[in-house]
This record gives sequence, C-alpha cells and structure tokens, in this order.
Amino acid sequence: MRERWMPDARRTAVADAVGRLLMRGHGTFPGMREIAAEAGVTTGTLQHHFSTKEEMLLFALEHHCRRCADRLRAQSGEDARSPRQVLSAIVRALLPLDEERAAETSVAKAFMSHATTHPGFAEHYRAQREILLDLLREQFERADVPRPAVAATILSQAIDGMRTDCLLLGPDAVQIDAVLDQLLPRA
Amino acid sequence: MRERWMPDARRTAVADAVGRLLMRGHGTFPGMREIAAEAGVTTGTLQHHFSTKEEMLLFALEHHCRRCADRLRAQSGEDARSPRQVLSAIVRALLPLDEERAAETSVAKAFMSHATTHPGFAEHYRAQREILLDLLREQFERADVPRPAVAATILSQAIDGMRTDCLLLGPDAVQIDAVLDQLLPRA
DNA sequence: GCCGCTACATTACAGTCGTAATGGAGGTGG
DNA sequence: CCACCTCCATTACGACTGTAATGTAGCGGC
Repeated sequence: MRERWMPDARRTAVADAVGRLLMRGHGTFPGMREIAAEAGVTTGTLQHHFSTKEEMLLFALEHHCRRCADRLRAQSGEDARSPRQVLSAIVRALLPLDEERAAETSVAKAFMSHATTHPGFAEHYRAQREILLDLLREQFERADVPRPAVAATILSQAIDGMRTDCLLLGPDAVQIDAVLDQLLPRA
Repeated sequence: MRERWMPDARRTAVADAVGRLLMRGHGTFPGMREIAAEAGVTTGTLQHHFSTKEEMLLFALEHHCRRCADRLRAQSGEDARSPRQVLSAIVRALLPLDEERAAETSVAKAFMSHATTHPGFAEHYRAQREILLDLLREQFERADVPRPAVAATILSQAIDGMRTDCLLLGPDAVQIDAVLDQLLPRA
C-alpha cells in the first residue's frame, strides 16, 4: 500500500467530506466528482470503497449520527451537573453553532428530505429521535418535572425548530435559556 | 386563445403540480419534464410562463406560503373560540394531516433545504415565521400566559418538529393536546 | 518469475438536466 | 389580407449525472 490506513478510515474521511459539502454547499447532495475532490481522491476511489452512491450517503448519515449520539451521551453522563445544566448542554450540542455541528445538522436535514421515500432513512430518524427522547426524559425526571415524557417530546421538537432557525436565521435567533425556563421550573 | 384562463391561472396550476410532486415524491425538486407532465402541459409552456426554473420554484413557494398564511389567519380570526381552541386549530392547520397540508409541508421543507444558500428563500422563511409568531403570541396573550413571546417561540419551533415527525413517523407520532397542555395552563 | 490481490486512476457511456431555438396555431388590429 | 402578437409544442444542445469498464502500481505468497 502507498499509505497506511486503518480499516474504513477512507470511508469516514469521505463521510466527513460529504458533511462539509452539505454544510457549506446547497442543501442538495453533491455529485460524486465534487465529493471526490473534497475528499482529495478520485471517483474511482469512491467506487472502490462504496458499491453505490446511496450506500455512501447512508454511511455518511450513520457516521454523523454516531458522532452526534456519542457527544450527546457524553453530555448526559455528567451526573455531577444539574438537570438544567445537562439539558442546556444537550441542546447546545445539537445546535449548529460550530462547523462540526453545522455539518451534522446539514446532513440530518438533507437526509430528512429524502426520508419520506427511502424507509431506511426514516428508520434512522426514528432511532436517533428515540435516543434523544430518552436522554431528555431522564433529565426531566431528575428535575421532578410533572410530565417528563411530554416535556421531553416538546423539547426534542423545539430543538428541531431551533436547529433550522439557527441554520437559516443565525445563532442569535435561538434563546436556549428562555426555552428551558419555560419547560423547567426555575431552580 | 384556445381556452379561457384568468391571469396567472397557469402559474398557480404549475405551482400546485410542484407541490403535489414534492409531497408524494422524493424530497428533492422534480425536473422540468416531470413538472410539465404533472401539470398536464409541456416544458415549452413552463418556459413561456416562467423565465427560469428558479423563478418557478420561488413562485411555487410563495403560492403555498400564501395559501398557508391565509388559512392561518382564518383560524386566528375566529374570536369566538378560546385561545386554546384557536391554538389547537393553528397547529392542526400546519401539520401535514391531509394532502393539501402535506404538500405545503413538503414544499416548505424542500425550500428550507435550499434556503441556506439562496437568501431569497431564507427571507421567505423569516417572514412566514414572523407571521406565525405574531398569531401564536396573540393567543398566548389572550390566555394570560406569563411570557407569551417565549411560549410562542417554543410552540412555533415545536410545530417545526411536529411537522417532520408527522411527515416521517406518521400522524400518531404527534400529541397536539399534550403539547398545548404543557404550554398553556389547563382551562 | 509469476500469480493474485488490493487500491486506486482514467476513460467511456448512457441518461438526465435546464434551457435555447425554432415553428406553428389562433386571435387581433390595421 | 397581412403583419403581429400570445401561447404553446417540438427539437436540439451542451453540461452534468452515476456508474461500468479498463488499466496500473505496489505488495505478499510460492
């Protein structure tokens, strides 16, 4: 081999390239040649590592979802912090406030557009939403909020709206603390 | 003329066709030939009535936004009903629970994907969101909710999440009354 | 030496894309 | 009657799409 690559490192590098392109480009999926150029390879490399474009995009979705879920669980694991602090961290972890999170948000939104037809993508949405709901509900339970499941549902849906607001209107359009104040009794 | 058309009737018919295709098709924008076939015309007709595809899509967006805003204002104008009933009606008017609203939701989501690059689309999002926020805040004020602006923000963002939930997971995934119970003191 | 393998690069191809160009049908004003 | 317009259908074109096919450079085993 010309260079040392651990298994699937090329694939994740390509997935990162897809995320970058989706973030800073138009919301539609980029072409193979564009992805190859961003990843610093050729389309032949893409064809070697992915059987088809769909598989590549699905891998990119899983890649970014895994990164996102890992970050979420890391926030939730900090039991030393108050529920309010954990919830704030979770929300902040999901908002597109830096390049990495903007890429994840763009990826998620782009795939949600295609999920209505492709059932595999919709299942990913369901699974990811389930993870988030559990984490949120856990914190609302810790905070002794009356109906924790409902509060978690509202917050998860509000997060969805905040992500698009933040993406389209800028970071100043979202007021995380005000939202949490409403859903959580002031400590 | 072969047939009697009121001004812009062809354009709105095309816009409806775009909405139908976006609703039942993949989230991405359909091609000119597909749009023409759905509208029962040829691509020549499209080219005659719209200078470019972008203008056509923008017109379709405005068309569906106008329909949606009109329906919203109609719900809000019913002062005989309680704030809770009006809010419930507004939420229901925005969820993709029938074909027309599913088309509007699909159109909105598809354009939101493209709004990150095209500033004209982002401005439409801002304007539409402003309208909705005003209507929601008005009802929260009528209901004497402590921070009506914040409640309106949360609900508008939650509606965004409910729309995607409803679109991807089905109508049973959203609990409108539970959400309103949380944001509105039980009457 | 040689085979086979992985990991690419390059090229070719069939199809689709949006749009420009052309032409024709019918109605209207002079 | 003829020019002129709108409205629309058809065709053509260049750019771009995803992918199949082919070629090649390096390496491990025998």
